[in-house]
Amino acid sequence: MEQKKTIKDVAELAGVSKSTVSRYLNHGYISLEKQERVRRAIEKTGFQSNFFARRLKTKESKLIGIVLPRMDSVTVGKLLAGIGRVLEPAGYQGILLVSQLSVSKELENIRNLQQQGVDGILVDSVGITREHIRLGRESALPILYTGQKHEGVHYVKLDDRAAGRMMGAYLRQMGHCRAVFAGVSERDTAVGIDRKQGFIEAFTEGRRNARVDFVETGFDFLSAYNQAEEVRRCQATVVVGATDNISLGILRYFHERGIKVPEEISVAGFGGYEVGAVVYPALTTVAFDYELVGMKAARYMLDLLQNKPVEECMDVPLFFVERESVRNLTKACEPEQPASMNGMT
Amino acid sequence: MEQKKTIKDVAELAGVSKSTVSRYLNHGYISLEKQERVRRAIEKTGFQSNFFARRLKTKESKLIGIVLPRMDSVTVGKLLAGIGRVLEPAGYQGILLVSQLSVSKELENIRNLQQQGVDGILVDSVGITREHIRLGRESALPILYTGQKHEGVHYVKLDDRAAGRMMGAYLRQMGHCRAVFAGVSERDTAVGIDRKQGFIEAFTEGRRNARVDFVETGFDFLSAYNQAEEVRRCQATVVVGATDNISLGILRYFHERGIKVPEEISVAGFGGYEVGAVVYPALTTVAFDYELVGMKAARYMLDLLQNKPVEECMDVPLFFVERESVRNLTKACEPEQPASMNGMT
DNA sequence: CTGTTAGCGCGTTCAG
DNA sequence: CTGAACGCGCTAACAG
Repeated sequence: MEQKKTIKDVAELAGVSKSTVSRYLNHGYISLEKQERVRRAIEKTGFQSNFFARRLKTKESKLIGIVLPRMDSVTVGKLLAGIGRVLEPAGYQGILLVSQLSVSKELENIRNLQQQGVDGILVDSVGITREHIRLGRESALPILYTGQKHEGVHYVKLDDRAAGRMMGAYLRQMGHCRAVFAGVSERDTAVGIDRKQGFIEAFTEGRRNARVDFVETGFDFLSAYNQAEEVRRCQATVVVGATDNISLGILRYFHERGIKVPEEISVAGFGGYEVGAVVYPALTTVAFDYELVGMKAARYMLDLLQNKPVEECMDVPLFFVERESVRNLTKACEPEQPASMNGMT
Repeated sequence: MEQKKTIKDVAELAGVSKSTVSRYLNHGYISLEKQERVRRAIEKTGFQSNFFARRLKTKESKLIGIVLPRMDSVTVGKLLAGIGRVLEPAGYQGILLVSQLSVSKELENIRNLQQQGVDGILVDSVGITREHIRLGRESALPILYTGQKHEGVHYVKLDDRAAGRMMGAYLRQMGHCRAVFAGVSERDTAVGIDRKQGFIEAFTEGRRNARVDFVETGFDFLSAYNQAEEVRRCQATVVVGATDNISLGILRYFHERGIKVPEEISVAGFGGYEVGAVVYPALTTVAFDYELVGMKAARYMLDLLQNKPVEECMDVPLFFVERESVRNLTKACEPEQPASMNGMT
C-alpha cells in the first residue's frame, strides 16, 4: 500500500530529470548509461505511469468503446472474443456498454462513449437510424458498426443474402420444391430481408414448380414454437428458420406432436450455434463465424485509427453445416446409418 | 467536428470564472442566476467535461476492471449482464479483459488493471493462487472474485455443495439407489469437489444400499460424449453430469445407441442452460442464476468502494428444474403425457 | 543527448 | 458566494 510512485520519484532515484524518464518511457532518446539507471529506478519503485495523466496529454486513450445490444447471447460472446483477439495485441482495451436491445439506449451509449475519451467506437447495432448518422458526423471519433449496414457509415457484416442463397441452393439440390421460410420482421434489414430474399432467389430462380411460403415469428425460441402450427399448415417439404433458435422452436413442436424430422418434414436454420448439434435430429444450418466478424471489425477500427487505407474486403466466410435434419428427396432409399457426430464442432 | 469545448469556453460564454463552472458541475455552491447562465452556456457549447482531466484530479475513474476467463460462454454472458445491471445505474463502467482460461494471463490482466486507474477489479477466476493473494495485498484496489473462493479474499460464489445436495436429495426421492457422477478434475474446487461431495452426501447419507460411481471427463460436450461408454458400464439407474454440457454429451451418446432416456436410464445435470430445455428429453437440472451472481458481485464491489459494511450474505438461490430426463422409480406406471414446455425458460 | 519550462483540463484551496 | 492561482502526473518544445 505504498504511496503511488510518479515519474518524479523515479527521476530523483535515478538522478536524472523527469523528462529523461519520460523519454525512456516513450521515444527513448537517451544514453545507454542513464537508460540503465532509469530502468533500475523503475524496477525499484515499481513505478507504472499514471493512465490519466498520460491520456490527458496524448489525447489517446487506447480504449475502444464497445456497444452491445445484449450480453447473454452466444453470438455476442463470439463477436467479443474476436474483437479482443485483435485489439489486445495492439495495446487497446475495450469498454463495454450494453443497450438492452433498445435503440435509444444504444444512442445514449454512443453519446456517452464519445465523451468518455475513447479512441473509437464499435457498435453491434440493433438498427442504424438517422440519429446514428448525426452522432457520427458531430464527432471526430470513428464509429464502426457490425450486424447492420447503412450508407455512409463504416460497417462489417456477414453476407446475409449469400447465406440465404447458400441454403436455397442446397435445399433445391436435395430435391425440395416447397418450402416455408419462418422469418422475422422486415424491419430488420439483415435477417428479415436480405437473408430471406437470398433464399427465395436461389430456391426458386428459373423453376416454375418451386414455392416459398412465409410465416413471421420473433427471434426467440418460444415465439417460433408458437408459430409452428401455422408453419405446419403450409404443407411444405422443408421449413427454413431465419435463425437456429427459430428452427429449434419448430423442431421442438414437431417432436412433441410426433412429427418425424426429417422423414416427414425437413428443417434447416442459420447461425451454426453449437446447440444445433446437440439436438435430435442435429440441425442442418448455415454457420456464421462471428468471431471472425469481430476480428475484422477490430482490424478495420485499427486501420481507421491510423488513417490507413481501409480495405473494403468485408466478406466473412459462411460454412454450410450439413447434419441430419434435411431429407434428400432425390434418393429413393433413406440413409440408414444412425445419427453421427458429424458437424459437431 | 468542432473544437473540443472546455470548461474555459463555457466560463467565457457565461461570463463567469472557470471555477464557478466547476462548482456548478460538482458541489454547486453557486447563485441561482449564474447557475442558469452556466446551464445555458453548457447547453450551447455542448460541453462535456474531459474524462481524463477530471480523473487526474479526483483519482476516481468510475471504471471497474472485469477479468473474464473467456467470452464465448453463456454463463459469462449472464454474469456480465448482472454486473452491468448494477454498475451502470451507479455511474460505473466496466473495462473487460479476457484471460483465455490461463492463470498467468489472468494475473497479468489483474496487474494491468491495477495500473490502468480503475477503481476496483472483478475477477471471474479460473483458480485463485498465492500470486493472486500477493497482488491483492500489494495494491489498495479492491479485488473481488467470483466462481472460486479462497481464504482472505472477497468473493461471491454460488453454493456448489448445496446444489449437489439438492440433486442428491431429488434423485433419492425419485427412488434411485445407484448413480454415476460424471464430473471434472478435483483441481477445480468448486465443481470438481464441492458439487460432487454435496451430491454424494445427500444421495448416500444414512442408507446402505446407495452407491455412487465416478467417471472423470472434461468440461466440454465432446469429452463427455467420449466417456459415455465408461459411464454406461457402471450399470447405474441414473447418471449425473457435473455440468449440463456433460449431461448433454452423454444424452447424445445414449440417443445414438438407441438407449432410451429416461426409460432405460435417467440423466440429470447442473447449470440450467436454456439448451437443456430444447433437447429431447429435456434435461432435469439444478439451475444457477449467474446473472444474480453478477449483480451480487457488483453490489459487493460498490460497498467495498464506499467502505460500507459488507454484508456477508452471499447465498445465490438455486432452482431445481424438473424436466423429462429423470424417471420416477417409485411409481409403478410411467408418465404418459408427451414432452411439454415445462421449465422452458 | 539532456534539463528546464510550459501547459493538457479540471478541481480546489484561498483570499476577497 | 466568487475569482485567481496552483497543481494532479505526464509529455513536448525549447534551449543548452
